[in-house]
Amino acid sequence: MYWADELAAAVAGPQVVNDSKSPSGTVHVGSLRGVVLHDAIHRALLGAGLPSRFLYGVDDMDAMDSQALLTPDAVDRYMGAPLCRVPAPEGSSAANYARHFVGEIFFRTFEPLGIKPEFYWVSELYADGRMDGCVKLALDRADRVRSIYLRVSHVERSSSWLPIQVVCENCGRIGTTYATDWDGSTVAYTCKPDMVSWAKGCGHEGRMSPFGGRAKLPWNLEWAAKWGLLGVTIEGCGKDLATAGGSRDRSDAISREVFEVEPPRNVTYEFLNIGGRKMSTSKGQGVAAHTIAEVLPPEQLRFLFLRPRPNQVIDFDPEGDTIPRLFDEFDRIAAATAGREVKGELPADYDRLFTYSLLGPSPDVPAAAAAFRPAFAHLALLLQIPGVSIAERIEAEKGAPLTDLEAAILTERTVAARAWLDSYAPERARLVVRHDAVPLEVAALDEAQRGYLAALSVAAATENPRSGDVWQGLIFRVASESGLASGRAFAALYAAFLGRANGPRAGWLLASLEPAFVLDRLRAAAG
RNA sequence: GGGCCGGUAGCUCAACGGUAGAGCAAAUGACUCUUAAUCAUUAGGUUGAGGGUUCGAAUCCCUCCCGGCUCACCA
Repeated sequence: MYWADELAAAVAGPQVVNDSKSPSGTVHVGSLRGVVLHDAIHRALLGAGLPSRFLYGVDDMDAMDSQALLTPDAVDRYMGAPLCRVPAPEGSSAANYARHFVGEIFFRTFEPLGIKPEFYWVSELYADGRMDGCVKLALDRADRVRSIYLRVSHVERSSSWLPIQVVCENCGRIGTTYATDWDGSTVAYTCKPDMVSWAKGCGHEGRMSPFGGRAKLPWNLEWAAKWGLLGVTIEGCGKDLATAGGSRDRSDAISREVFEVEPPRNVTYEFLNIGGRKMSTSKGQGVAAHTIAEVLPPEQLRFLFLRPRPNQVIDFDPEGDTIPRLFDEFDRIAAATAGREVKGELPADYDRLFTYSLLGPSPDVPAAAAAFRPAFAHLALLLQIPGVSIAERIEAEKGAPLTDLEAAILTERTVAARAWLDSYAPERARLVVRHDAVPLEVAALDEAQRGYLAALSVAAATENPRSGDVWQGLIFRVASESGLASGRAFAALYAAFLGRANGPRAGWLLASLEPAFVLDRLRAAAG
């Protein structure tokens, strides 16, 4: 059974699927895996007849900790402040930085994937008092929290430490404050200049109430608090958090022992590596989510994440054959889902995989499966031949007019193929007509092939072919008259014009070039 | 040091207790119209190593070896 369906079959009753993101980091391709995975789980639950909600929380009470996201003059003022209180970048109409982030990142990368969770803002949970109960419980049971940190993670907190981060009343920072002495309604705190390396506290000392948005729980407690508050039953996390004694273990223990709520079912998911190496945001080429999204349309991107089981590493190398193969595999599975016979073995539950790769919530699977999809590599080739009408060619290959859906797929693929040719496509996928000089590869042609090129130049000079199909007919006729196998005739032409052993349909290629150049080149290559 | 994933044909991977398989690459052949195409045929393997469980192990258990990621400060 497909992994998401298996999960859905293992639970009963109404479900709440939750995912969240701190809006301080950039979204790279790897972080899309979590969202796609939660979306698939949500759809699997609905498909199994279970009521399900899909929530997505924005952790906008987190401290701004990335200088790169701020203008230099804002760094001093806002590093360490809650993201919901950092102004949006210049030119943005968003109310604050966190809102800007969601508008920019979420709507651009998640929404095209057909993912539409119910949003909530963690800052609002605090501001409207819904978190107050958990805040009080955490402070009342601070000793228990400390002992969990020690037992689960071997992290020793000072006996004065409290599980709360207050917003400094003087400078507004949250990342720099240290709170002590909970008296049941207020805590004492200091805004320390040296609390963290990335922000400088103002030195203010005071005493304040931690309720109603004036403070936030530390990460592990906040996570656990959200589970209870929102009734979360399923929430996966990346393997960085799921490690033994790590964040997830800590939050699970806090949920059980401090808030007395059973934590949600976990689905640990592996990362996405680029070419066998981890993605490096700092070195970052081809790493940002939008970069990959340019080359992979939404359905193929979902497919990439949904094909392996969650706990398997995905090694995605955008160079080489990876991208065309991904399209081919998708198309093969679409064909199989439509009931057509396909070559090779199919993954288990390929039809479920295909369904979840389509954009939700309830796609027309039979229509999508039956749709005609031009092979990606073939399309990329056609795109490089001047004067070819893509739509006409593809329609001719299908043998019937394209439906609206098919036309949309073609447009989407055309855009992706262009982006691929501009970025990741290997040299052998790129066609360059060698206008300046006869390619070196011509030297490898034999006498028969040279003779063929000469004969073709003579025939072309007298018959003056203009259109692709007339050229194509001539190419075959002269080959036949010369007693040369057509495959070798084509190889000679590709060598003469492209310096390659193969290429696009030669007739159309020659028809797209200057007639005088074609004749010159045929003669020159014939020797 | 802890955790997770992986090691199967030249390459990418499938099979997850029941005769080791596919795609690509390779070799050979076919082709007068999709040429990164299609079709046919061939070759290619002590499933990282060693033990154990089983009628039967790539698959389950144990011990190693190798590779990758990740955690141990913060979120």
